[in-house]
Amino acid sequence: MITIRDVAMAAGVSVSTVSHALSGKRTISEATKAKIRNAIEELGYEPNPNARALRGSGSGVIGLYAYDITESFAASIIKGVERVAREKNAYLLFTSGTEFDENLLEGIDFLKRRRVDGIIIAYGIRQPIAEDVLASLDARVVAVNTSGQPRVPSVQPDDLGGGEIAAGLLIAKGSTHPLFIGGPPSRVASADRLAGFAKGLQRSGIAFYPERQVAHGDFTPASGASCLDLLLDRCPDADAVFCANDYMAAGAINRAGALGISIPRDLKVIGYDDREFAAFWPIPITSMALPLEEMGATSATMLFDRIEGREPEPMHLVLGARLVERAST
Amino acid sequence: MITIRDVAMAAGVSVSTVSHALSGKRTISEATKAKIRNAIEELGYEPNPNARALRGSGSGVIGLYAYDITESFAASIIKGVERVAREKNAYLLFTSGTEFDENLLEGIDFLKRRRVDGIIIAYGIRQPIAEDVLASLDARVVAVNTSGQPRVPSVQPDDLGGGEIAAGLLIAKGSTHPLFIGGPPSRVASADRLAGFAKGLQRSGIAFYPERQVAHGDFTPASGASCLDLLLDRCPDADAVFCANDYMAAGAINRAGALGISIPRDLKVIGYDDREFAAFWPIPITSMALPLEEMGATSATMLFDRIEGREPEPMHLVLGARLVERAST
DNA sequence: TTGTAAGCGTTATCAC
DNA sequence: GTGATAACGCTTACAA
Repeated sequence: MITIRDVAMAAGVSVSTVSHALSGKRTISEATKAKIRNAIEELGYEPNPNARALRGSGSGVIGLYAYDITESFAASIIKGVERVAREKNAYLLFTSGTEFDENLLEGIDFLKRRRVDGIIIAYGIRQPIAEDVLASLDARVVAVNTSGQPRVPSVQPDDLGGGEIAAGLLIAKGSTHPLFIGGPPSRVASADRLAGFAKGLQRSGIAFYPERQVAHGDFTPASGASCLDLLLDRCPDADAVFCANDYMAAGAINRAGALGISIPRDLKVIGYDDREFAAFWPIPITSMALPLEEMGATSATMLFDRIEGREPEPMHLVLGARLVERAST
Repeated sequence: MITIRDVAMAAGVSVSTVSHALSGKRTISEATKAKIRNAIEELGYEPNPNARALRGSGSGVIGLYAYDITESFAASIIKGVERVAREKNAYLLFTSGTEFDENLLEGIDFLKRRRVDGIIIAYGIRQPIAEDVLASLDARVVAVNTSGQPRVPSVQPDDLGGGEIAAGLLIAKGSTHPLFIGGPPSRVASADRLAGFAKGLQRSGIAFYPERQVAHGDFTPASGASCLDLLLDRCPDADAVFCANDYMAAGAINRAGALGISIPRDLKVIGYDDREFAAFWPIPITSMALPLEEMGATSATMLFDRIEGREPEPMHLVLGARLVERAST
């Protein structure tokens, strides 16, 4: 292993000169700079990050806790995080919740033990940060997919706005009796998407009676199908359905097909999340794409702000969803 | 920051005693052990991993290079790797190819600079390790999803065996005129699946003429559809089709539906990879599930073998695929 | 069974 | 502009 001393020897200067040449923290004559560059090149010197971290000034590693990497959302978020980390020349230490039985506190602790410079917590489903977790977090943490809470900077998708956009599209397509198929009412994303949808309809003066036109499934295709049955029973004159995710939209489309309902002529369907399969479903599904990579990248930027002593501005960022129109509408 | 010295002070012993108590590398009296435990507990001491890494004996971090984390295969492989890493109390430094313009050499270098104890390379699509890469790799590397090459331990899925299983299933279901829709012929996975399929058919004495019964798409749903058209044209009496991946199977099923062909009655369809959507496709798709998590876990085990100075046994592991039967057959 | 002390490779504080 | 040198927190001979 080749060290800074070797470089100093080869260049005929002292270690401190080499160190300073590397960091640029003091003025070095062009001549010595060149000698040092040559020596480094020749020897193939690479500074030892462990020694650097030991001496002080951060380790150049950030920790990422993702609830379930297997969930495709996590992957896209990580991709965004990594992009920014690369720009900052930082490394990404990865941990997933599944390995800690979803015990976030323990996972965070694991990362802290490694002396990471900061931590990004990517929640699998939108939720507030638990009290005990909140208490244990210090300044170098950013949360993704949570609600804006004091102290911890956060990035979240604009589910409310997404719902509104969906409403706008259906209205533009001529719908006057739209339905909504949601996930469990307790799920923030589903609730927000519904709220935005209702708001969008109201603004255009479209009547919307949640007690009749809304049903709640469990985000699975099967529940999308059964909810559609239920709703069509209650509202035979329905002409569109907004589903809180693509799985339920897929199920609803299947069901409609089985019932002989023509899509999009008789029923327009719009999903959410823009899952991969939406693009090539037998009837390709119009959907709302989440700004996942952007969420990851933004959270990383915020984290580096904090690491470098700046306050992220704003502290809580809400990123818009993007409408992807396909055959189902 | 609380150090080993603080613990030593508090416990009234020397630092080396504390160090040895922690590592268990020499016998310490129960009494002092207890004192040390108490001090650690009380002070909340956590050993500094950077100092440890600096002094010697590994950093406790392994690097994982995945071509594209956004590809769902990568996520499952990572999950397997992480499980084993946790058992070994090691950390995972993550890097994806997309951040290095798929320049594997550069990505590997990035990880090496961080002084990781070892590296797992997870290829996105099955391929041999490039010559230049091979040359740059040292002993502490394991490759996933490649072919068995000397020097570098590897883990790969048994695409050949998977093809045979697919043939066996179709035969069991009474097929006598099966078709094959492959990806680009140059793709190892597709070629192996076809070879296994042909082998399985031959063993049961089913006639199979590749020049007529095989078509090559590009792994997309659209190509699955067009290949089916082509093949049905050539073989109107076909009663089954094995597709080299689920995307093409999905496209083929769509197309068959449009042509009024009843699945599975008139045409049995089997895909490969067991993608998420296969389970809830309008006609759920029979598929071959890849042993992804197992591949990840095994590669990690092999890597730790090497790190700890043992030779992995065997050097090249081929893991079987699992048949998942659904409505399409 | 325990303690002393010499590094590991850097950076930063002095001094020149 | 440049050099010594003392830390950083830990492990591990070597002594006792």
